[in-house]
Amino acid sequence: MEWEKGLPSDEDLASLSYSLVPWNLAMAFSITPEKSRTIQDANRASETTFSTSSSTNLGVAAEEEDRVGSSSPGSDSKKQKISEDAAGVDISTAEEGDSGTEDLKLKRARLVWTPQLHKRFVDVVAHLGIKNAVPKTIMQLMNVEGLTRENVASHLQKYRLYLKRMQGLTSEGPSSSDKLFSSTPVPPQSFQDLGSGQGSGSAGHVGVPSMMQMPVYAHHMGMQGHQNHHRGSGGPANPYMMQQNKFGSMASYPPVGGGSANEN
DNA sequence: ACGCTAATAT
DNA sequence: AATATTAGCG
Repeated sequence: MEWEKGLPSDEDLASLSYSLVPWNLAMAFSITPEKSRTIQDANRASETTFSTSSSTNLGVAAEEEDRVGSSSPGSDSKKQKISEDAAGVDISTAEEGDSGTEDLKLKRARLVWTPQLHKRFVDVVAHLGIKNAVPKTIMQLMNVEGLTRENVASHLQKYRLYLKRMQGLTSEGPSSSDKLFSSTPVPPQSFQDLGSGQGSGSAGHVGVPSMMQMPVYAHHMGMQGHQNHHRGSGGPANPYMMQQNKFGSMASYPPVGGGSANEN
């Protein structure tokens, strides 16, 4: 449709995955290829189209209460034409209460797993192999600012369930749900060691079920997301930088060093 | 402290 | 429906 053209092509996004330098190795040489990407890298892929919840909004959804009288109709103010905004991003840590935008420590807004973010996740998981793909490590390697171990753990849990549920139905199309997941190629080794209790008969081995690649992008047509206000005072809890990752042939991307998006 | 699963909460 | 949080265990 319309919005699709604003998005990076599949290949564009795909390029990121391959050719990772053995992380520990990279570390040994103290190469610091990239700064942590903000959750935004992902989101702002499409802007030429909508400004509603997804475009301008970075990956995070803030809880908002727009109780402004009852003038809901005005929703047409902006249409297309939105193109800047780039820098105005903010992860809008849920405000409320007092000091609002305090740094770390306040509850972060719910993380939104955009296709890009998810892809990064999958890439990392794939490169780690089933053994090392644990929340902490994944989180570190993804190097996404503000991403917490819990975020990853939660997503990982779902992801695993998804993979598990996929097996045995080698020829089934993904249910309309699982959009996010079904949109990503299955890392060859992701499973193989999963619970497997399910198999009726053929529990022997796993043959990567090649699932279809639906165009899938999570759009909620519902008008739900709202725009962000900005707190005039202090900036949100994290430094933002957004950048469209344009690595045509980068050789590695591990975080390492300066980054420090999250700590404990 | 971490990780995992299942259940439950928001 | 998507995420987060918690419980209970290894």
